[in-house]
Amino acid sequence: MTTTDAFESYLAKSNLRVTKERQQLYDGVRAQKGHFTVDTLVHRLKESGYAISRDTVYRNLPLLLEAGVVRQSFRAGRETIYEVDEGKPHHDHLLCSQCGKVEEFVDPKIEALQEDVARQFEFELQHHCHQLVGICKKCRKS
Amino acid sequence: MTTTDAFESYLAKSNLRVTKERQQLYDGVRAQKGHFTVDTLVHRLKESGYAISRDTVYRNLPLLLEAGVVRQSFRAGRETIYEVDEGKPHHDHLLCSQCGKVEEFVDPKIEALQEDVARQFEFELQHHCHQLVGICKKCRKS
DNA sequence: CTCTTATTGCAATTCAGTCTTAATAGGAAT
DNA sequence: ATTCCTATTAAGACTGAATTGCAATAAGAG
Ligand SMILES: [Mn+2]
Ligand SMILES: [Mn+2]
Ligand SMILES: [Zn+2]
Ligand SMILES: [Zn+2]
Repeated sequence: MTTTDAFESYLAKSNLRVTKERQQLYDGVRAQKGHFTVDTLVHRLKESGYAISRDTVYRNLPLLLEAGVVRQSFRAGRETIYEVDEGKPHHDHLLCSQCGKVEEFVDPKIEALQEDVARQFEFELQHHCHQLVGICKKCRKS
Repeated sequence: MTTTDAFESYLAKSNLRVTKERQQLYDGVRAQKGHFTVDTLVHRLKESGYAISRDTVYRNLPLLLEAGVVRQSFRAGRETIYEVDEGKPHHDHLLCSQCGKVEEFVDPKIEALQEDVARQFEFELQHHCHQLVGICKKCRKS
């Protein structure tokens, strides 16, 4: 009983091969809770017995993005932070500059106003990146 | 007649030395129009006869930011984009993913809603970074 | 099973940004 | 003006995320 998962469908559609590494990568990525970097992902994959090289992860990231499996979440320093995309609705982020805490938010009014701005400048909006940076309640008390 | 400029005041206040490099950096930075990267800044400084090393620029950037001379504008790929801060009011950016065109916008309603979101999560908002990415009118026609 | 070629792992490379260090120069004290 | 302390500089080595070249491997069509 082969699992016909979303990623395999995408690979088939794109005439790409279904390799052991890609299957394990798909499984491993979907097991991630919350936000993660490529390096932490590689480590966790190794811990799960999936020995996939860092390069293979990087090379397959564009596919995972395109297939809607992961999403580029935001950037912390020089690193790109990812998160699982499948099923999870769009949202933006609120970061604590002291402890690094990450909160997620969606504001339909902001979303709509962004569309208005794009229309005003005659841009066809593709995506946006919106981060609020501040100090969380806990950090403010110290 | 020594020019008592904003940066020199900041340096004095912070017990930092006024060097030839810092003066030239201040002049050079304020001469920049629009958005720029550290490397283009270094090149332009060199062209203006100011031979300031890349390292000195990087070492003084935190001071220029703190003094309110420059502002971290946004990130394009791996590079950080800067722009002159003095006198220029806050705004966010709209980028064309095809040609790299940059537009600036401010939406008071979005600004206010951001404060609401921060309040809701009990964050004290420090700053935010908001970029809209899309395709500009010109690029859509090709 | 055979053969073509996409995919992999490894090592080398890029690139923005940082760090080390020896030499230089700001500027306070004399 | 001269001395002296130390902040600051330039050059080059270094870092860490991400990319690329290449030889070996394996997917999967025939
Ligand atoms: Mn998220
Ligand atoms: Mn701007
Ligand atoms: Zn915090
Ligand atoms: Zn364009």
